[in-house]
Amino acid sequence: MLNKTRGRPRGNPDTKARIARAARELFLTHGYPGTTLRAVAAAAGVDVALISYHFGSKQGLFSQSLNLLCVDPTALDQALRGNREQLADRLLDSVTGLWDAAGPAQSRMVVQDDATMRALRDYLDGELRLRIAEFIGGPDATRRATAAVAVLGGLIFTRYLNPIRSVGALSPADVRRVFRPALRAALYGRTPA
Amino acid sequence: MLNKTRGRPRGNPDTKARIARAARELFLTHGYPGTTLRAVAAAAGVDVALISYHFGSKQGLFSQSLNLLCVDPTALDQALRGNREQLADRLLDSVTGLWDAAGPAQSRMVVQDDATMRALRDYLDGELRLRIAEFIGGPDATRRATAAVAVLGGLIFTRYLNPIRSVGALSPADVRRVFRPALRAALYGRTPA
DNA sequence: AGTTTTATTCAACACGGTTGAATACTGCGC
DNA sequence: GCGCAGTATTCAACCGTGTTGAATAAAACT
Repeated sequence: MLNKTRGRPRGNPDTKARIARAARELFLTHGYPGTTLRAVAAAAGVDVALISYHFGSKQGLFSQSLNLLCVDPTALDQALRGNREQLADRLLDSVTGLWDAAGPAQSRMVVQDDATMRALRDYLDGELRLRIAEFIGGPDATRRATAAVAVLGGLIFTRYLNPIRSVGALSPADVRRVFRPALRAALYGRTPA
Repeated sequence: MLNKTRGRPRGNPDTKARIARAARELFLTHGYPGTTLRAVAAAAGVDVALISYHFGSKQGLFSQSLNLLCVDPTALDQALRGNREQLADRLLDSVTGLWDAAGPAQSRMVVQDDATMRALRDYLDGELRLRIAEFIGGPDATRRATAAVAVLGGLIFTRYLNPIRSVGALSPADVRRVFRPALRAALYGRTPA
């Protein structure tokens, strides 16, 4: 942006990567609407127009700079292997383990991105639900799996995607404690007295 | 907006209500970011500045024009009055009653924008959670209320906001059946065997 | 009647993302 | 080596956004 002689610079400074890195940082800390292209440009020491040049649009910058992971398949594999008794706890741990590891910042702007939403939806409704149904078995397995997926979706939603304080403030251990009854009820279908 | 002689107009034309009505319509069809204040002003036949004057900010206009609570308030009042035994069912009905009535239009565009998410979050974490906690009482009332709110949030999320097929396809009666165990477990804290 | 309060328009501001032109470097074919 | 297409970069402007201050006219109050 400043005085850096017009035209192409010498050497091969990979500015596109620098922009992406700066953008990632800002998106994570300030969210999508709270991040301005000019701020990204300043952080990368570059003119604003260069962003549009490299990434096309702000949405493009978002998609390309932030390749966000949604679900960790290996954690699920382990969760769906042990005894039925602690299935609920293992499922809860595999959720908190993944998202909490990604840092508390991951959540805010994720909501903006429609592609991410669809990925999450497809995963919940497809693979996760089917595998849970297969694992628990018995009558009404699919119905109970649907309920379980909805509970897990509720956890993800209220803790990470659109975090409400009372849920976001819980420790992973608290998450277990709080969600275990609901998830077990969903999984095993019995209504507690 | 155009030529309508400056200064206060004659009579008592309740323009604030007219603005709110126009805003409601536009917000519902175009979403929050897709609705511009100038468009609202045009639809209401009014100057842009008048909106800031009456509602303070765009967010204020949104909050005040569109009182979208995620739970039907009158239904909630009734739900929080009867016997404890069927509280879960009444809560579920008050959710489906509101959202299913609003039609599938309500959900689509709503998902993207931050303002709606915040409104939803505030409501879930604030009023709803507190009132549920107050109603159920007993030890760990707030913790159980948190769990219950998360389950309801899961229902709203997986059925309306980012609808997954297996949950969206349920009839309201099915919603009861599927979610009752989890919600009751959340409310009463006992883990079913 | 006179003064304050309220409702309204107008004009401008600051800032957002995006675009077109100018410029300087790179990499290629000869 | 030289010329030339392509590419990376800055600059200056555009248009649309939400918001603000001044001007103005009716209403409400004393």
